[in-house]
Amino acid sequence: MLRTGDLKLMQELNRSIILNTIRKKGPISRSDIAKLINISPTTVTSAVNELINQRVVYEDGVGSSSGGRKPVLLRFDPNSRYIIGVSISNSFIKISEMNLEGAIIKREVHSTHQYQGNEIINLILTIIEQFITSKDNIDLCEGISIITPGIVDSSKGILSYNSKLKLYNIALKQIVEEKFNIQTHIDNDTNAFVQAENYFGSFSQYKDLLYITIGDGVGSGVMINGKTLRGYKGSAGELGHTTIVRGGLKCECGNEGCLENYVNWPAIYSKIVSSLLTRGKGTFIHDQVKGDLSKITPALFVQALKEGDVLCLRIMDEVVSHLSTSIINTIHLLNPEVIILSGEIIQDNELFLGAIRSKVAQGVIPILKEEVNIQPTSLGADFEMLGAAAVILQEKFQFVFQ
Amino acid sequence: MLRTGDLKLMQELNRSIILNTIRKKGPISRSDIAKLINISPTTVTSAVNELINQRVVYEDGVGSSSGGRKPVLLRFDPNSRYIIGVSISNSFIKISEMNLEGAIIKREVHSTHQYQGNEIINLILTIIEQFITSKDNIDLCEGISIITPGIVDSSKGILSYNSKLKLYNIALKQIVEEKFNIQTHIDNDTNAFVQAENYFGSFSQYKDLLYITIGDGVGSGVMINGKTLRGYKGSAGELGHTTIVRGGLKCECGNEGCLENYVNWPAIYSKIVSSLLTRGKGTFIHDQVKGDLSKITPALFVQALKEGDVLCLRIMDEVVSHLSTSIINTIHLLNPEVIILSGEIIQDNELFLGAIRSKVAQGVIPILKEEVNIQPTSLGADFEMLGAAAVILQEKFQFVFQ
DNA sequence: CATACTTAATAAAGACAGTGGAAAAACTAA
DNA sequence: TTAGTTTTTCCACTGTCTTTATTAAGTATG
Repeated sequence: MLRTGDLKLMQELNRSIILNTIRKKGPISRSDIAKLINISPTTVTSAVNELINQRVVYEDGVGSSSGGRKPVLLRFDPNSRYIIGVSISNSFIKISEMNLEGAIIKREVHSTHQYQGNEIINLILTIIEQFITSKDNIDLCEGISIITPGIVDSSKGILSYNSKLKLYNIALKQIVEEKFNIQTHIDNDTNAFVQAENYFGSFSQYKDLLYITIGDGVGSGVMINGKTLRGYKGSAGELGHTTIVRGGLKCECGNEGCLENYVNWPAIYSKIVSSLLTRGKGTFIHDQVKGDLSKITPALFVQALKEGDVLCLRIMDEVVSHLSTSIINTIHLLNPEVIILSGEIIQDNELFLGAIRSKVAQGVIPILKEEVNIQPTSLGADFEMLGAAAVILQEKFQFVFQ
Repeated sequence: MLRTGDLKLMQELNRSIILNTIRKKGPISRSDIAKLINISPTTVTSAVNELINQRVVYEDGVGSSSGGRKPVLLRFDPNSRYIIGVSISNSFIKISEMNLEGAIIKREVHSTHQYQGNEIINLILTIIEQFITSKDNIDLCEGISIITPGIVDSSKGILSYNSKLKLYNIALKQIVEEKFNIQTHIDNDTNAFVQAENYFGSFSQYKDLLYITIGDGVGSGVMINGKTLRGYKGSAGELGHTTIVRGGLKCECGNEGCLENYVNWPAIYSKIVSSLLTRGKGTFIHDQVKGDLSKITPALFVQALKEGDVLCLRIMDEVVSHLSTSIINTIHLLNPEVIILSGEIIQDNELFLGAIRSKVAQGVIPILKEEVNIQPTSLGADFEMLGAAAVILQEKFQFVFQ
């Protein structure tokens, strides 16, 4: 139900704004906060006192004077509390303790042992239990954040659908919360990644983002007006299952000509293999592989492109052509401020980015041409953990009314 | 900039909630409002006093007693103020005075005289001037709302792009506000229609809507989380210019295989014509047209479908096939709660709706099949004016913090 | 180095919106 | 007529923000 206004709401709102100001603009003085957000210095003082009491903010020296008393500088303390992030993928369960800036304090990686269904759930619970039993400061845990591929209804905390792990309609949030008595959040992985790009990455100035990751499939996350788009039942963002070829390949999702069937590593891999078999003698990739197909990796593909391997360049053009169709469609439908690409074949691959940029620019409505902004991911190797952290921190630090 | 919390914000918020409660739930007593929104009766009394002072709410008799004092019933007064709506299309400029429920009090329709560019702007200004000069209660005007096809940056009040009328980067909001000194809002027409479906129509319980209108082109509007999606520069919602046929027809937008080229009335019309020329003897539509091509109208097309005309049925199937590709893509990307179709060929056309529903159900990810909800527009003939009203009323009655 | 001027932070007083309890108003039921 | 109920309002109170000092801690300058 709608929240009505009372003094408590007022205070919560102001404290949240002040804390976020310190977090984003710190080190900053009380006086500067007051000027910046246009609030009385008195209010800042009392709010900061409370935040210091909660150990989430601390005083850190003084700034330089501009003709009067030196300002006391305030900083956000990212180590005042911690988060537990859990990333479930098809082969691994990663778990880590992070501070409030997403810095990893402790981490573990476990195999899924190809478990499925209930076994996976039990495995997750065991892993979490072992991870936290040693901790004596469990009261400082801000929450557990679990991310997974598939369809997740994050508001209800239900993992609705993950076909690879055979998980259907699991009330995972409830299960974890009841077992460990720690606030838990569950979300789709790509939704988490787009949040992380916005929260931790170099895209914090944008509010409308499209994130596309290319791996075994094509995943995507959409942020609109600063909020991750979840759709009616939490299944928004399935760009990989939008049709780009009418009457095209039948997809296991039931649809036809889905982007995912044309743009993913297995598709690229098999194109390379079949090209190598039919021709390609003398090309860079042919010389590198020397008949050992296991040497064909995304990294080698990227390297081949850099070496000007015509065979791989041709394959890249096909991929670019398909992907750009989807990107253009999404621009026309949503017009995001930035489109972020990730995945091994995009990693360190300016050639691919340049090709996508020019292909998209060709097809987009002319008035939008100047605005198209396609960038590689700004998250590093720990993007999964950053994703988990981002969804929980976003929730903690973003004051919401409804 | 972010708004901080003070007593004024608190009061504004509560008054807005109370007014909306009366508007939506009225007639309702002060006491029931207090219970419904969980606020103290005292606060309701003082807020209602102010709203009655502003004439936006009035007392309307008493309700029945449930064992004590009879409640005084409060109603929203839709006639306390009025709105001026202006709809600009390729051939007509419609202007009307509406009350706060979108009921039309006075209306005019003007031809655009095929004017373009500056001439159109001057014509609009003249039409508005003549429409309001006679009014002596201009202080009761809540605002002017202008809607138009094309790309509109509604936050800046700029009409960025309307190729048919040759309007580019017109600061229309500013122009109108400076001339008439009345708060003015400008928005894209389909964005306004989706708002109207949500505000006036039968889709008020939904917060994620996709609106598609089929006419000379394909227009669309997207509402996410109760807010119209405008995109970075106000050009979101161009579903008509998303590719559904790779390597398909070159579109004037620069893209290829755009939905709009396969699904619109001119395309259907020319298919009917060419079918009639090659075959079709003895079919319903052939007998009705009798060689007079001007008799081929959307209404006749719909009638022919009802009569089981095989020629038209085949054309419908093609249209349905193309349209459903786009709808499936949008469901997978955005997963709206409801998809609303409008346009003459959808009007009173259950056959078409049924065909779309079953085609979409076939292609959509199985887990979403049950959730797909495709409905015809709930707005009547005055949808343009309702659209104009909706955008301005939404702004007035929806309390926003940022 | 004393004095005047700045700037930062805090304290005290004041303003004001919402709350809770009491009272008034208006009704029902017996 | 009386007791009980429901609606509405009045009034004192609470609590948060703001304004207006006040204190603290600096700089600039003759």
